[in-house]
Amino acid sequence: MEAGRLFAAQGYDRTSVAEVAKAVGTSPASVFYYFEDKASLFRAVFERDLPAAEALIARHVEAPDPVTAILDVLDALARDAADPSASGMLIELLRRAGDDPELLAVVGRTANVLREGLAALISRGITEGAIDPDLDATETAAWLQAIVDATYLNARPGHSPHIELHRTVLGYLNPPQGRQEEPNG
Amino acid sequence: MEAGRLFAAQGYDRTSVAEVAKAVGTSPASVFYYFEDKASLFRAVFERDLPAAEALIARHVEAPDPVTAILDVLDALARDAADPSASGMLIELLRRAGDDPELLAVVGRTANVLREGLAALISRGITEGAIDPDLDATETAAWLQAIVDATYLNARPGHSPHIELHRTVLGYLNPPQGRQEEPNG
DNA sequence: GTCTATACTCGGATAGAC
DNA sequence: GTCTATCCGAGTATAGAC
Repeated sequence: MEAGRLFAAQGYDRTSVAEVAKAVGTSPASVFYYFEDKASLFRAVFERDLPAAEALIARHVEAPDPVTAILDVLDALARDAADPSASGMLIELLRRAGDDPELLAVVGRTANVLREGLAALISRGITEGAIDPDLDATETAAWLQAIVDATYLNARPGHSPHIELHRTVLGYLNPPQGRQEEPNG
Repeated sequence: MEAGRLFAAQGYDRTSVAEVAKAVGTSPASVFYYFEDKASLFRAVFERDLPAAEALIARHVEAPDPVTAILDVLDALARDAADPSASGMLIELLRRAGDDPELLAVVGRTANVLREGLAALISRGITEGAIDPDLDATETAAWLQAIVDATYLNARPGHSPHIELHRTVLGYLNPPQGRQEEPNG
């Protein structure tokens, strides 16, 4: 999707359909033949995220160690955070989601899949004694998603967010004394 | 600043100068008499943030307990995070900063003041043994700022991020075993 | 200093030929 | 299905009266 790069680099409003058409080697009219309007062209960029999110969760939900699985999922979500244009895309997404209810629904579905998957892993971590039982699984999952967003905001070329991300997540999930070796009596 | 509310609610591009003029009870021409162009009108909203940031840091930099001071500063910065329009404003800011170098400079100065203030508190916390000495003060300060920004992006009306924020920061800063009572031999 | 009126540009979307 | 040509609205910024 070439349009995605342009939207990320320049923003939605400052990227004309003519520009996108040119980048793809066609005319504006042809773009409007395939997409109802400019908004739906933008949405298309995010529609591929849902199956990717489902696959990601499916790949980790049965992992032996839930905490490791959580870190792996978050790493995957933060993978693009080193790319500064990915940060631009996140911002455009947040911005457009307020104006385009259909876009909100699209990204909402993806976010729900991720949140529920993470929440399931958190619940299991609590059961196994590796995660503080005082935490609410769903609320915590939402917070971890926000932390991933923070890695995008902190994006600097060449700087990998993995270290901060891991330390942050482990520090947040761990039971008070950092103790995690006693499932139950 | 009435313009700020409109920019926050609708975004920069979707807010016309005519709209701002109407809200203030004047004409577009008068707005352009006081502001060079639309971009400088937007910048004006953020110019007041620098003195506020300086005052905030000055108020806490000498506090007896650096970790408490850090939490207080971050709480102040995250105070508006429950207000969805503040979230909109941050998004517009991030978005516009990429297009307007002068705006980038304006907010850069404010961010630097905050980062340096936080870094000073972190350094002191390390010296006093309350914060993990393996952390780099400046990098950590930048990361904490990113986490605060993330609380804005994740804003839900009525939900204050204080609890998550505190737990996250304490979990991140604490020395490995949660031990913090031995400054040095 | 503030207004009305408007010049000018740009971009989304469409018409209609091929 | 893809093109060229174009309509149309919107919005920044300015001219010039008062």
